Amino acid sequence: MASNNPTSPDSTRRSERSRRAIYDAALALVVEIGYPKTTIEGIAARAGVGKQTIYRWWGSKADVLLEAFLDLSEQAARAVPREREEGAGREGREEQEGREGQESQGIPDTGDLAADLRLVLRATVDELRDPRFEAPSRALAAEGLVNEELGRRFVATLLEPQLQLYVDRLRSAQEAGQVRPDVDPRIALELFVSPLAQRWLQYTGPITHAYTDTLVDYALNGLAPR
Amino acid sequence: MASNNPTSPDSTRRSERSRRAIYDAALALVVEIGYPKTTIEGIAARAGVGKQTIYRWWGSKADVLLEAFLDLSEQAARAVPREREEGAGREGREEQEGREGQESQGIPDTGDLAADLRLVLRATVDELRDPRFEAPSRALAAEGLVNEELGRRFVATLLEPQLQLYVDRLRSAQEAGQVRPDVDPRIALELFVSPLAQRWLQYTGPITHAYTDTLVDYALNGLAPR
Amino acid sequence: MASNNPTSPDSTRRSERSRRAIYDAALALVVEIGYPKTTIEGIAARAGVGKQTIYRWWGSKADVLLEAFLDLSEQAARAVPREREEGAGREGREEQEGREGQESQGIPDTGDLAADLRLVLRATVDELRDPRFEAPSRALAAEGLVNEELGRRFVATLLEPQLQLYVDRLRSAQEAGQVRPDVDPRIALELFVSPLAQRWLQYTGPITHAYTDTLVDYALNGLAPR
Amino acid sequence: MASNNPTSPDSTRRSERSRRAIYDAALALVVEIGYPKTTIEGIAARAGVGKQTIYRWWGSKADVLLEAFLDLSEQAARAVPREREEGAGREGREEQEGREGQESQGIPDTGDLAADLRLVLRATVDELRDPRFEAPSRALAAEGLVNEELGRRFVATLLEPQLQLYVDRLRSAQEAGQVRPDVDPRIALELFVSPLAQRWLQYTGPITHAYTDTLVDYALNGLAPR
DNA sequence: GAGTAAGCGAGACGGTACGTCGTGTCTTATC
DNA sequence: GATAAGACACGACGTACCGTCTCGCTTACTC
Repeated sequence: MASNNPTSPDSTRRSERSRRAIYDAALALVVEIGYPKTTIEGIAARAGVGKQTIYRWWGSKADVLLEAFLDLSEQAARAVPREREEGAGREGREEQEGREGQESQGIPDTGDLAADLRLVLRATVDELRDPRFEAPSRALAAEGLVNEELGRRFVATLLEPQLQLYVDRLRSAQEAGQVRPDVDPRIALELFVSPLAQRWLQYTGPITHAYTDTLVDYALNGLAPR
Repeated sequence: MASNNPTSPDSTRRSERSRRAIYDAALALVVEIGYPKTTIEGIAARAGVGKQTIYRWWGSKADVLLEAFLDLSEQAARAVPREREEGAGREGREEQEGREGQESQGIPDTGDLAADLRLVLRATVDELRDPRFEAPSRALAAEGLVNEELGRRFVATLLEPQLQLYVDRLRSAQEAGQVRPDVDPRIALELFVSPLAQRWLQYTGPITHAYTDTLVDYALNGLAPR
Repeated sequence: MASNNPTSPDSTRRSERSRRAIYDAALALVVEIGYPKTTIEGIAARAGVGKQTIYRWWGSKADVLLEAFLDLSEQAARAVPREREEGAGREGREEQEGREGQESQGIPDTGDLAADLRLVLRATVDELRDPRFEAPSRALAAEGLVNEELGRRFVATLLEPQLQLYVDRLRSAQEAGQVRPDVDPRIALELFVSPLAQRWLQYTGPITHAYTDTLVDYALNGLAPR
Repeated sequence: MASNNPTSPDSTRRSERSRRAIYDAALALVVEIGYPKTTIEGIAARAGVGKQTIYRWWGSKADVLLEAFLDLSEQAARAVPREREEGAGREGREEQEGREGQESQGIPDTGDLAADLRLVLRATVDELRDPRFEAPSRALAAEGLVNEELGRRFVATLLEPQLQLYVDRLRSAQEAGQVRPDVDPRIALELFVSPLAQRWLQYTGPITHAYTDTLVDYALNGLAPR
């Protein structure tokens, strides 16, 4: 994603140790001092790494953070299946899978669309409060607003895969007759996802379980009286 | 909003000329070279103003831009009523008022909620493409994501007043029986406003009149079959 | 000294109060924080005076300080005669007049040139240690090194009048046959005055009564054996 | 002399090129526009160097100038012996060595103290008129008056070595019976050096060969009649 | 198993912008 | 009309990072 320039460095000789240290430093700094005060020099110093090692492999601090956050997400995702296996057979299964990494695990399909959405959105609300997750995503989102190239990459690699899970679930609901057949799932999901995203990103309102429940209700049943 | 610090400067002595020049320079630079490359030194130089004059009255470049954009919006709003009077009596009235400053003018109330919303959202779509408007709002939104204090000010002074117009229109529709009486208008409006906002800000999808029409349909009638 | 510009201000309306306050502030600041950190703004603030009042009457902070110091010297000189009258008739007369302001009072003439010079130089040594005197003179001397116009004014108004006293005393000694008749007193005085000045100004050596006594000896009797 | 701060930079990596360019720029600016108008930014710009490169290695513009001038003196001193060899055997030898760098070359010892001193002081008078030499020394002297630390460094590194040459010559004269055995050479030299220094630095009188000849006469033979 | 070339840590470098301070000019209101 | 107050355009301050560069050092891969 960031290499393969003309005279690109030889990635087979790349130091795994440094890469990990850079990821860790970048994420930690964004959490601790915020994105604007996080500098490449600061990341290098904290990672115990030369600046050039960063410039060799990435093009900007946003690039570094995007990869670092991607890596964090993958780690988290890889961690969940194990939990799921370990926890198999016991009560509260959905609760469990909701809490962390539900995104890449798919949305539960109990046959009751409204219930499934409420569950997933409640889990998302909880997740949005984890600063280890919040600080970097806000930072990347902010950078993306003003830097279209990065913004599109952020959406493509992080956001869209999540949204696809909603598309799948909605399509399944459509087959089950719970959603109008003429509805485009990619648009439909925005009715509940975007309001939550906006409230979170722009502080336009409080984020609670009640709120997301309401969103699901309004979106499924419509604002107009039946 | 930005003065009244301890030992604050005497605002009666303030140079109106400089303030205007700073607003103009800030907006122009954000449009021309982008927010990150816009610097306080650059604004000062372009405005023909000393740096200290900026630091005396504002705390950061985001502060400057927020006020400048606010001022721009007010100017635009003040310009519309005149246009409306001049254009009174002719066809395409709504088109006209939709194009610019429809926000502060209130949402039309023809009795047909769906039609009114479609109209307003189409006008918004058009407006979002004006770079004089787009560049500063993206910049402020981006800054607000990562700087909560500014984010809240951005929302309170720029966003919320716009949203209130939707609240009013939805309440009127409720009274007319076109919206479920148990619906909270402040949440309801997010069903169509937030998706549009997200697509625009985060490049998560194309923005067209067809898209906003669809949003209105889904939101009013719901995703579930009737 | 610094006024009478083209459109010079009307000095009859000048505020005596402000002038005194400016002198006091300038001298105090030079003593307390040093000449380089003394600023016109600082002087104005401390004197409770507008900056323009300083710029109206003086051309630079060196100008202010020069006048302030001149004023201080005159005050000191005016104070001594009174002391002398009060102390008339008692022993230790020379001691007394040596301590302060001996400069403008003339050099004692007891008939013994060597003794008189030793006395006066010892008194000067003592005076050089008073910080109220040292700080401003160093400052003015320093400024004068690098600003010829001010340097010459400094010499003409402050230094040369002092040196003239030595010229007078040496001439008197010449008449008494204690100094070679072919000697130019204006040059001769430099043999003991300049070494002391240089040691003081440039920290090239310690300044003691023994040192000045030695200077007088070497200067009068010569370095070569008799 | 100016490095070895806490967390000092690695002087082995220092750019010789930049150092030379900074010396040249500093000296040139002091000559061209004067010391007070010489700024660190100006030096950096003229040297084609980042400001930080100056701040990394020096603490102030006076520091820079002191080192630059020291370097210039050493260069000059290194240049003279070659000239002397080249010029060996021809007339006007002393004239030659007097003109430049006589200081570090030692004072001639022809056996005639008066003649040797007259020669050296005349050469010094000539040298004091070279603006490449005058501007920086005045500047450093001025700074030293008001900044004791720098003043002492100026004296120790530049002035005192010169004075030591006089001490040596006077001691030799003492051994030859041309100077009173009880005379302290370090003080004695001030009788002719300090007057010249003061006239030069403070514009207290004209500087000519006749003047320095007179100083030598007065100092050696004394003011009192024999 | 020696030679070589790349990545690496470190950090100096030429720059740009920061936010602050002081300059000298100007304007306003007060006396 | 001089004054206290202080806003203003300007320019330098000393600092922080930028992105590039050069220096040994270590670590593979090649011969």
